[in-house]
Amino acid sequence: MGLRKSAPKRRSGCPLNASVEMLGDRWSLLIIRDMMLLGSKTFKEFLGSYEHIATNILADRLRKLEAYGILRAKRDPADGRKLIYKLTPKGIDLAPVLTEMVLWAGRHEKTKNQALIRVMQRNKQKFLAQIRQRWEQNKTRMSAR
Amino acid sequence: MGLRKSAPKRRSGCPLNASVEMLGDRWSLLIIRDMMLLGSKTFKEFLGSYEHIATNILADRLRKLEAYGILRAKRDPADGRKLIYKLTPKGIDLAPVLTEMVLWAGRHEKTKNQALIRVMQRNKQKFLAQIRQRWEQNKTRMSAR
DNA sequence: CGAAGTAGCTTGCACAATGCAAGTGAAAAT
DNA sequence: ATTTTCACTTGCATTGTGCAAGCTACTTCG
Repeated sequence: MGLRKSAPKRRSGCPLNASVEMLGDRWSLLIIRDMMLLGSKTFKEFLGSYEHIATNILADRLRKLEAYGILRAKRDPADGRKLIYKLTPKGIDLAPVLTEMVLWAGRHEKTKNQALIRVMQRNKQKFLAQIRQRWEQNKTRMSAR
Repeated sequence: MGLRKSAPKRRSGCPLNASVEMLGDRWSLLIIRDMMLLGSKTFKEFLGSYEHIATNILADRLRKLEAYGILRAKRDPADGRKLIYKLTPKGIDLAPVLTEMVLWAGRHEKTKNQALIRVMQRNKQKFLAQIRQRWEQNKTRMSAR
């Protein structure tokens, strides 16, 4: 264990490849979705998701996403066992990517959550602004829900 | 090998999960990038990409992407050895997803191809329209380049 | 025509990633 | 003090990935 290698060495300098190397697996984007849309912020909350990620995979992905600067973990001052995970500016900036992926699937696959898809379709900019606004609120005070 | 199971069974009905199950790996989106931006259309051309995909992985991904309806393979009438791979409407419709992933990496990572990023930033809609236009041209006649 | 080359794979095998169940240690609740 | 909760870690079986080599159908060259 211990320190990471300083430069993990990319396969190429292509920006799409950079995104794929950080996000191209079966779990990372779902974790980010839960943080962005459901407001999940603890290990337990991520485990509660529909897709049932294994604990070792979740721990690994949270570590990697933190190393990439997409999220940050802080100890909960009210409960010393808990870690609070929060999206960084880089993380919340993935909202357009997630949105386009949801819209694409909505156009070409039979999926649930048609209500969300419709909200995104009707006014994408407004939707993205709301996501960002909610995230900024949680910077100062705890979740409104 | 034989027939695929009729329904591969999704982990959840979430539209993002559908996208992740089809595209969430280290190669699929890069193959689609090569088709969309470089006009790659044969096995050989895909192998020539910077990231050096292995032949067995490439064959597997092309098969899966075809099964998902993202691309289609046709025998080249001029050379019976060649297969010509083409994006379907569902495939070309991934352009906004790729674009947002490129833009995100461009904003937060040091990458090459800044020229492409600048074109996308200046006028996203125009860029997307051009991608689609080039794809529609290739429907009737061969690549302009 | 036959020999050589090309395109698109498949196979074998080593290694890495994933998934499940069970266990651990620190903090909190009772 | 004991039990419960939280965030993991460990062990192990299964699955996916990556490399090198081989294979087969088709084309080209002489």
